[in-house]
Amino acid sequence: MAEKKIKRERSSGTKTAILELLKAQNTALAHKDFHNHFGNTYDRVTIYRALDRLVDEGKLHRITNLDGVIQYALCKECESKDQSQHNHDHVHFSCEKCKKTTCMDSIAIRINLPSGYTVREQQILISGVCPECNALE
Amino acid sequence: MAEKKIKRERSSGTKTAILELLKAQNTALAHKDFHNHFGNTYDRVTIYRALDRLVDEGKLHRITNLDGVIQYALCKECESKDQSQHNHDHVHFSCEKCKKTTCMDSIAIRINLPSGYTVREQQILISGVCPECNALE
DNA sequence: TAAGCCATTGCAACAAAATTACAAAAAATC
DNA sequence: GATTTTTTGTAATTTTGTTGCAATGGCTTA
Repeated sequence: MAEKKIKRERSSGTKTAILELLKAQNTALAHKDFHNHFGNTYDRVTIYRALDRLVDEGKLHRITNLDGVIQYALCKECESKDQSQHNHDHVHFSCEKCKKTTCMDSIAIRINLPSGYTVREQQILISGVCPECNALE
Repeated sequence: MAEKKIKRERSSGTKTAILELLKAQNTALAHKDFHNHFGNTYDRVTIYRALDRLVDEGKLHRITNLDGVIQYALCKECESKDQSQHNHDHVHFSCEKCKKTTCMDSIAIRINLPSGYTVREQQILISGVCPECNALE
């Protein structure tokens, strides 16, 4: 049985930089994006690790894009202290043109599976063209 | 506008081997799985390319797992000649324990987005524990 | 059936993305 | 301020995916 290692949460430059960048943009970002932004300030490996920790701490959630690139988005509903409330049933949208991935918090769906299945996590990703890019045509 | 290159479809050892392995197992498989199975018979690169072609030909579809690993599954409803019928609205399930990813063809959902959005592709992935693994407890 | 076209394959080289180990620096606690 | 534990940087390594090129082989057509 894999025991979850309890780590004390600690502030760090990398983590705050990541969170602030995500608050400034309002799209999900990939490791590469963070690396481009402050690759001179923080090491690649450091960014990987900080992202992992932020996910563990429940501050970020992962979105896996269709091409397999993992992006990180702020948890909003997740601010709630109650971890049992913590879920990511909302839909994610990924625009083919501007490449931005966003959380559609207003659209949350819970899919029911036949009995026998235990559901732990669900991810709905829709790709297409976002309203902004559609308007540019 | 990027014109789709028309390639004539042709039979090949790699492609038939891939399709047969997928029919034998009934789970989706990743490049690594194929490589493990017949890595001595077919080159790594050849497998990559054969998988791409099978997707182009509409015989396989891609499933992106939560960890970013892309898996390939047989298209069933897709046997239909009518390409406009070709869709992958069904739900995918990925088991945390046995690591198998399966298509749940019986559960198909079409999510509607607010006007302004163009939907091109949708992927629903649920991870948890499958009935077989749950029964083993 | 032979000729020719073009998809497929293997190999080698390359590029990109992710992981690990270890030692040094920084935060939090006492 | 000293101790503890997390965080960080560096370097090395592994894994994953891509590209170019020459050779092979499936398919069509003459």
